[in-house]
Amino acid sequence: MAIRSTGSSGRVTLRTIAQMTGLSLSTVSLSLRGGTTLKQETRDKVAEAAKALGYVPDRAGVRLRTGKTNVIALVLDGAEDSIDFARQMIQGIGHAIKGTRYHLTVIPEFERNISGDTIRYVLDNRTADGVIITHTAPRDRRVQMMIDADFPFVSHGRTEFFTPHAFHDFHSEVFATMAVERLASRGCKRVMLVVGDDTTTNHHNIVTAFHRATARMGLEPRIMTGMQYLPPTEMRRMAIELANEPDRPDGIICDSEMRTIALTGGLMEGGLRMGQDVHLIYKQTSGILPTLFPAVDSIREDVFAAGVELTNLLLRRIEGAEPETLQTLAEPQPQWRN
Amino acid sequence: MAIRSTGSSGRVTLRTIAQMTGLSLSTVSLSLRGGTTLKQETRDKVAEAAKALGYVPDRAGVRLRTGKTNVIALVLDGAEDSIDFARQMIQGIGHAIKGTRYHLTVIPEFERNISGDTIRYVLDNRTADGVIITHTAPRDRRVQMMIDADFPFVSHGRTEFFTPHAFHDFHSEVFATMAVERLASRGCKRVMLVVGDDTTTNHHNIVTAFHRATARMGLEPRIMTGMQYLPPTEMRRMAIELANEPDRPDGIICDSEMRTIALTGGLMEGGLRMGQDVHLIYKQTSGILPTLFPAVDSIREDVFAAGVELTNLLLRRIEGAEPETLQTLAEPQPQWRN
DNA sequence: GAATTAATTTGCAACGTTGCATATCTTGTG
DNA sequence: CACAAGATATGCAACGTTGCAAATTAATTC
Repeated sequence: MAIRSTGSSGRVTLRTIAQMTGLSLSTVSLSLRGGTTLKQETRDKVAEAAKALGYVPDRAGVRLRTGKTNVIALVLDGAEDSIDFARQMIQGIGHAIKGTRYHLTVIPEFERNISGDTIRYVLDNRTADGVIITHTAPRDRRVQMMIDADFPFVSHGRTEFFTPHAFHDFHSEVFATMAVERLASRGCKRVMLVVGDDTTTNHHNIVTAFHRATARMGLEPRIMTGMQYLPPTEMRRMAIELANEPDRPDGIICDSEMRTIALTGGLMEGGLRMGQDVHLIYKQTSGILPTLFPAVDSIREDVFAAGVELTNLLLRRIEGAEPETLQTLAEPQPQWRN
Repeated sequence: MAIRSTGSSGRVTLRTIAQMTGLSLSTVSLSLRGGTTLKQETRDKVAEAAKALGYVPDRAGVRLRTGKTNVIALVLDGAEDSIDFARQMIQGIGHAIKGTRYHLTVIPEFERNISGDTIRYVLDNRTADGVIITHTAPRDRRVQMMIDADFPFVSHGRTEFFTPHAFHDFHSEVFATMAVERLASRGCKRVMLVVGDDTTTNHHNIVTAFHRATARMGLEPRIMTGMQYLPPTEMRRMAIELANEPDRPDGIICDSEMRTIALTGGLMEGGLRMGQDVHLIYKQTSGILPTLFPAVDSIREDVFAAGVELTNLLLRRIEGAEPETLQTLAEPQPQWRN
């Protein structure tokens, strides 16, 4: 029982508890981690002391010894497409890790194609126990890297990889189908899909489902795509032109809230009355558009819930669950306004 | 020169470099931290090896030994007032720490009054080297705690404390004054200030400046305040009523983008034409409203820049700079639309 | 009551780093 | 050429934790 000098610094460590209880460091450590070989009496004594002293294991100590960081990292895409996405995602993650040992570190990403470096860094330096990525591409490099390294991660979005991995995704196919059907039921004939970032798996899923649905319903489809870098003002200008086309669409589906706003602004300025001359359905993630235009139909993606789910999946993955058991889809929530 | 077994694991540590160069652990460590007592030749040798091997100091090791976490924490308020606030703030911080050793951890906050616990946790467990807080109150408990603990932090917002502390703030007084003057120049007579969270220092500053400016310009002031918990739909409803009041204001100033949206929606539904029947000026933080209503005046707060500045101040504070030298204001950027 | 066996507890080393006190090597001096 | 004085380099201990081998204590058997 050779316990070193008191240390006497403020911090409560295993040693403090050891001294308090007269037990050895190892015993205290073991006990706190629920060592079943210990006498019940000692376990109680340790637990009690730990509680009384407010002991919290030192992260650096644990991390150094075990390699466990108790950190999950969110790679945050810079895009502004889904308004309020970052905030809700973070709140969701925060909600899910509340009460656990985990902390959240956020790695903001500026350019999309730089992502590889970010992941490489995390992988090389074991700077987190798991990673959450968003805006996943069909053959996402980041996903490939983490699969190869057998590193725990979960993606917001699916991929085309053969090896299964954990993901949670918005069910875009259902979104597109629902939207087309709704427009058809409103009597629309010429429906247009305005869809952004074409590098994303989601993009592909939406387009495919859109084609299928319009064909089935006998509608005339039209697609406006690949405009992830188009500034909103440009988008708005295009919408004004669109409003004046002779054969303009009478139904529009938009998967980005930001673009929906530009679109709406432009169409209205072009003289169209929303919900009369033209019907619009958009993917809603924030409370903004409903506040402004309560009458416009939308289909909601609950980003907060996605954050919670992604985190839960990731934590299970970190604990060793098989990837194929960690794949979920979120059902789109139609918000028909009348 | 007793270097232990190779370890041979993948990770590059000081020991790897020591073995490579034939120097001792201490020498390598010292050299990497710029020990001037070392021969130039050795320093070069070490630097070279470190670079070749891609050495990155182990965070856990450093943290355990020195107590330095190389982490800054952002306490993220749950409010949705300023649209896109979280994302831009995080991007700003990310931009500022790029190239440094620092990581960003985000601590989402759900209830405002719980904040104390969050800070207490960080303080007790030394879980970051410094903290950024937002939505600061005049006698903010969190600020008090960190001042008392002499812990590095910076607040987005000022306080009334006597002891100086680092802050960066939007110059709300100028905002209010500018806005009032602009409305006056547009011929407005009855101006109303719609302002949210009354727990905030900002709130106080705006209200004071508003009163002063309206008095000076001979305008009839009116204030709608303390509506931080009013849901947007309610706000919208109030705006409709407002539009129908006989003595309704002909100029409105709003400090929250979210409320501006509710307000605009309601006023328009109430039959008013923006920019004609009523003039509006709002504090703009996102690209949303300009996209939708390019003709509405606003005054911009650059949240990204705020994130950068807050971080720079914090890093200087962590390095020991005096708080009184770390206090800056951001000038409001008027965006007059015609 | 001695010898086993089972039940508890503990010492030691290690994770990667740094700071200090000491050791080793060069020079220059008398 | 012995020796002090600088110039360089190193060993050691410690930060807080955990896992394992080994030690101690208690219970059982004959």
